[in-house]
Amino acid sequence: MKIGVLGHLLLGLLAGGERTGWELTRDFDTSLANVWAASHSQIYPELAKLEGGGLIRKTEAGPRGSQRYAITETGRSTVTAWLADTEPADSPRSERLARVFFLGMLPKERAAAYLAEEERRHRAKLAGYLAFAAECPLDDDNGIRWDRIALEAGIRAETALAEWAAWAHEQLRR
Amino acid sequence: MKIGVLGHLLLGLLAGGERTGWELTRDFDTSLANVWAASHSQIYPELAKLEGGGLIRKTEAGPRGSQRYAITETGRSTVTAWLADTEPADSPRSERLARVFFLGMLPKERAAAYLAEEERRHRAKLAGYLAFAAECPLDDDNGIRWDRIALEAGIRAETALAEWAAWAHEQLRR
DNA sequence: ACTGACATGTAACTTGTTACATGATTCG
DNA sequence: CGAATCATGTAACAAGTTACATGTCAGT
Repeated sequence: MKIGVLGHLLLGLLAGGERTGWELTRDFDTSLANVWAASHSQIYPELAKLEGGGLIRKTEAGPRGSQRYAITETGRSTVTAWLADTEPADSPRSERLARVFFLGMLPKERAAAYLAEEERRHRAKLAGYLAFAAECPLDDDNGIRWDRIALEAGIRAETALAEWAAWAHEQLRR
Repeated sequence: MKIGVLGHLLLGLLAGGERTGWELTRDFDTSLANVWAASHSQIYPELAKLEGGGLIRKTEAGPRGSQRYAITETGRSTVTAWLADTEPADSPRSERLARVFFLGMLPKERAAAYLAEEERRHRAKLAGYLAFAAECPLDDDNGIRWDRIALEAGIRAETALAEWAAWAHEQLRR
């Protein structure tokens, strides 16, 4: 059975405790939202696949047809092996930055507006991150809060990109 | 005819002058490599599609069966409309950052190694960017070098992320 | 009764990756 | 004449998106 990134991320989440498909969907919509997108229509079939492979198993059924999954030992070793022994791939896909290459095709004011909007977006994202960071300690009883560590990457990247957009806008004026 | 990001980027490149499929493939492998990946097996069929839609047309055939394409007026207005009037989408996909969420599953030395490798990678990328930036002016006869502007975003982001990785590694030690 | 959140799934389609397949030209 | 680079394509598959489809439960 071949598992992709999504499958491994689901295993990682389930390693932190039992969850329903719905809850996993919410996880991808909140904490993981800024690093990996996934919709329920991708998640449910993937869970079925993982279960078929014995990497997770169903536990008790909940209220409205909800189904809880727990990670198995095989699943746990699969995800740790993935983390420890495989290289992460990166295929860069930033439509926003790609568009910048062709901003010369627009009149200057339009290009400037694009950059202004970029700055606004980065600052808005940053504000959101900072608000969350303010009430999220770097570690708790279980040790390091790795989600907080990842969040910090977002904070620093958005800061840098907001400043980049302002700089780029400035270049255009001269 | 529906055109996706790839199609618009091809139009954008062709707006800068005639090119063969091979050359476009190289463009995606060099300048655009860090913002949008595309392989020749995706590019050639897409070119055929764009030609079918009248957005580009074939010009003279070159040496070894190579085929040059030029953008048409329709193509040009399509790409400017895309730039000016449509919102860029971003579906974040950073496997590297996603993995950070689950680093708690590894022994500390392993997690530290992951972060050290992250820092190394960001610094290596940064070094490459800086080398290129050193010989690429911010503008030339045609005005602003937008590829240079985009490159600056890469420089700033990689700098921030290299420092983030060092910081994260530091957190682990305490 | 209705609304909103909870909850799970499938189908059709688009996009992207990997592997296969072929041939021309240049340089040493 | 062999290797590297140039050059174009197809096929099979994997991953991701959008729309469709259905049903439960809690609160008002």
